[in-house]
Amino acid sequence: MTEIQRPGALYQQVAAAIREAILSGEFEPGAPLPSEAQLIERYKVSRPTVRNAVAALRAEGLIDVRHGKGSFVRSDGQPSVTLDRRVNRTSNGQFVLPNGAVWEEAEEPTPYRSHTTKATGPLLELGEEEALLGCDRLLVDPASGTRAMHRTLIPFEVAEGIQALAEAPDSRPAAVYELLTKAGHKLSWSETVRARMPLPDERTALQLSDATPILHLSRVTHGTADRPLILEELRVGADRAELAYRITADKEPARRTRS
Amino acid sequence: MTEIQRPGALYQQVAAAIREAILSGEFEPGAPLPSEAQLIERYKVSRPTVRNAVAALRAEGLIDVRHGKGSFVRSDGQPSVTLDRRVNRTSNGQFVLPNGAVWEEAEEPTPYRSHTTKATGPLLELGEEEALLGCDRLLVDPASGTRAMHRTLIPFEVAEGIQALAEAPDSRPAAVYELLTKAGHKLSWSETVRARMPLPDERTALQLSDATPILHLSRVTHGTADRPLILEELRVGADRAELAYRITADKEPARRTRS
DNA sequence: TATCATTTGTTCGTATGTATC
DNA sequence: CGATACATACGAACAAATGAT
Repeated sequence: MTEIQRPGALYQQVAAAIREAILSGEFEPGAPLPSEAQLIERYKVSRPTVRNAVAALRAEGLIDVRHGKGSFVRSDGQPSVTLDRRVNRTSNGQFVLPNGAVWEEAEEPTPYRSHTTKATGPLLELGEEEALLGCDRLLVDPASGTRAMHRTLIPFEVAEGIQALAEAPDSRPAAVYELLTKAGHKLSWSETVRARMPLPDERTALQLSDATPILHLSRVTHGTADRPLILEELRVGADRAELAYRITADKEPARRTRS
Repeated sequence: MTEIQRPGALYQQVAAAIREAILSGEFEPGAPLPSEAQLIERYKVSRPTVRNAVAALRAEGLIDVRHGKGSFVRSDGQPSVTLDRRVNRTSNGQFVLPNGAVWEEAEEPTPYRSHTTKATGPLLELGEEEALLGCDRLLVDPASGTRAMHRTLIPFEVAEGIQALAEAPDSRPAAVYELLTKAGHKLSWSETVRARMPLPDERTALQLSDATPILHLSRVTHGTADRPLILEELRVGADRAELAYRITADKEPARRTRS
């Protein structure tokens, strides 16, 4: 048993003690922590203090708490899904990763009309409140059970120019890219990766446990005119997925002067 | 004033009410929320309930709480730093981003001996407890104040083979790559992006506010023998930084058969 | 099926400490 | 220094989920 003498708030001392106990191996990954009552005994503190300490460890992502069962040391397993971000291969139009994994669609996608926001507008090089065609999908990796939210946003102007696109805005990305290519565009992509804490509805949709950030991937496809044609977004729990980029040491491309 | 009648825990109803008030614009970004005492008044609940609700919004990253001052709506500003992950250009050996930004080293780096772990071992295609040379740096972007933790890990075997590397394992990455190239290696990179909640020491080192995940970038450099030569890691708060990858639609590379 | 003990979740009350202005 | 606001800590009670009897 670790003694509690260090400075700082009492609950933080308790949290530090439990943290060290975990890291030292007293509690192994997956194993249950002592119950609140036992922790009260062990550290001679009140229940609110113990709960505060447990909450701190939970926010750190070190433990997992389940109502009615107890607290468990989170096994910091490697992500079960690696999203390999090489050139997207268009096969039969399904959601296919380069490693062969296939995402299933959990629900039927329904296209909708929307507008650009502060976040999506700049990516599409549009102002705010510009008309968009959107389509959301909830994807599931059957192998690992990992869920992901996929979104396609097409500027209204772009969809207008291509009849097949305007008629079926809920096509899968691969099909959309094919349509764009057939329309004479030479495509190039650029992806932006961010991480943030999930909103309540994202938490439930992706079935995320505590202290799990979201990896938010935005892929903008440019066409021949160097204008953004379509924005593809993928949101996935960071505990289950990682992104892999292969940056081969090619010849240095022509360098555009920029600040 | 929003009424509280929906199902769920009381503090969650309060949290939802405040959340909607924020999203509806009643409390603008940067503006202070009502004090705890005022929220108690407003929603007719006890102090613990209010604190619980505030804690929930804090974990969501929606608000920022400062001791003695109050709670403030977090302005969901765009990241101030974009890490542009194109081919790394070696200039004078400083930490330079393609967009021209330069990171300053906040402290003098000190090389150390270490070992592979469950996380770093597989990336370097080594087992666990293999000898490594490490070097940590705390970087600061003077323009935005953004901090980042940089780490270089070189397998002992690799360092042994190149004298200049063994003598100065604390060289900057650009210099290390130069040494490897001079040693006859043709380099290629591969990066893996993950996100997770920070550990306590990472929180303080990066000066992260609440509910801020860390973007964890691992860059493995392979040499001619297709063997990992060096692992470079960058950890940065996800509220300040984002990663940008440019994936040009090249010819499809030769495809290795894999599961 | 029903009941019970265990464990965590929620909510109240109260008091005191500490940071900010 | 005082006023305000958040942080910490204790005590107590009941609710809800879980698993075993």
